Amino acid sequence: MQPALRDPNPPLTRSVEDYLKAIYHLSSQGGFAATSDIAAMLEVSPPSVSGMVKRLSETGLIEHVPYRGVQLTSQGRRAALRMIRRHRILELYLTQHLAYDWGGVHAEAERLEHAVSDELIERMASALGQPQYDPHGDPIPTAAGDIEEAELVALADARVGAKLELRQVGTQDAARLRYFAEQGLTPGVLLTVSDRQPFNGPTTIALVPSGDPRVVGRELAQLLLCQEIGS
Amino acid sequence: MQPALRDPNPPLTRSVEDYLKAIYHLSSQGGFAATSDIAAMLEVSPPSVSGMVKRLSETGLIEHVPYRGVQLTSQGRRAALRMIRRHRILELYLTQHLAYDWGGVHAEAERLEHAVSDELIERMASALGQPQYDPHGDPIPTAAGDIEEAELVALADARVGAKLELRQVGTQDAARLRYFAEQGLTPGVLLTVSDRQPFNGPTTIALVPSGDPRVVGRELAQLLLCQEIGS
DNA sequence: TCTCATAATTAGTGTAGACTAATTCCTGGC
DNA sequence: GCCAGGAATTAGTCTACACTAATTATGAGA
Repeated sequence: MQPALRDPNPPLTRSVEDYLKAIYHLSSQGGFAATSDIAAMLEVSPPSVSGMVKRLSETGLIEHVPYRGVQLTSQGRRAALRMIRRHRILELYLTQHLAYDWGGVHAEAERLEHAVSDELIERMASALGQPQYDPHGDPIPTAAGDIEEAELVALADARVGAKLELRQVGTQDAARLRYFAEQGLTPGVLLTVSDRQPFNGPTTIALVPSGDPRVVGRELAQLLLCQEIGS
Repeated sequence: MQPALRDPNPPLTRSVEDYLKAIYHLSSQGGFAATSDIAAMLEVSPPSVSGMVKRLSETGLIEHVPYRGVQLTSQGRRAALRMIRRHRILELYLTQHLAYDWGGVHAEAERLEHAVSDELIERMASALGQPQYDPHGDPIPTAAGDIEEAELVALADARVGAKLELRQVGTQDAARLRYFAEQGLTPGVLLTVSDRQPFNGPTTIALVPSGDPRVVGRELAQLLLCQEIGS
């Protein structure tokens, strides 16, 4: 018998899945993810990233332009979106059904997303009623791999007078997340922008429908990603 | 700065956790688990087991008597029971809350048990009301690491006339599990032994309280582990 | 256009854990 | 008491993935 050919379609390892997710997030804005940014996001050394990048481009999951950066291929993008779906459904399930708090689910989901089966994810999705957004307001990709690309503005950049729906909170920092929750600033809330101080000053908003005012400093206002409400 | 000493208490790896569980199961009857039995249970080669055994005994999780076998130390036993608690709570949670069927949970729990946090396990245990038995009727160790050691007889060995509670089903084979479920033979049911044919023949039982009869061949009767009911 | 700081890559190691092939130990049967 | 066959172990490889140290490419400013 021959010495067993390598499996042409091995399942992805944990590491590979993490790299793909990181690259997805980093290249969602600009076209390329830089080696050093990937290294920082995953807390590994840049040479480790170079090594993994080589392996991933050999297996066709990413496109590598030396000294420039990497991009996902459509195959890589599919795999990344699958992980993101898993992550977001897990976060939602844990908060809704097991009383996890908004700030504490991330680490748990981060480990589970590599271990759950597709079947379990779909059962959770059913139990949740096929949700479209996770607890942070981020859109959940469909099982087929489609994801809604929302046009979001940071609160810090929204025009005074605009009516907005808070859609995403752009941080995983537990302290900031808790603070936002205390202030009633969770995804889904409606608000209007009532004022902004000059020279990078704070933004004042009014919650809808209560009318309660909130003053949000620039740093935090940049984390609150909102969608403008038509009419 | 010094070249960073090795972490004296590294978290256990997936493999290590699997070996400890296997050794626990294999040594629960006789005192020692044999290399080849561990290899068969984990589907790895005997030399792989030898290698792992060396590492595990160096870290104090097992006791190795060369050419004899291995036993868990109290530290190893604690770690093994922790995994078994995780596994059994996961199986129960998946069947109760996510509509998994009795035969299909094992593989899912097998992967998840390595990824969940202690916190999640305890939340699931709470959601289940601090259960004592898993869907197969196996006792769930406590968080402190205690486990009930039941005195169980295989149905095949029970004396005619005995009144029994079915407590465990000693297989993970999905087809057999499904068959037992169809026959109403699930953990918790009560039954009396009405007859046994000689020469390793089948055992006839009556379900309690319905009185429905069942005839169980020897092979299957050995898998049905029962506890004798007093009085 | 040249230079230099920074980013990226290569070179070389280490560890966990699997494998096959070769060897050694134990024990049951004669 | 010896010996064969099976169980266990050692020897030697391989892969994935991390690391540090050394090297090279890139692009911004003088």
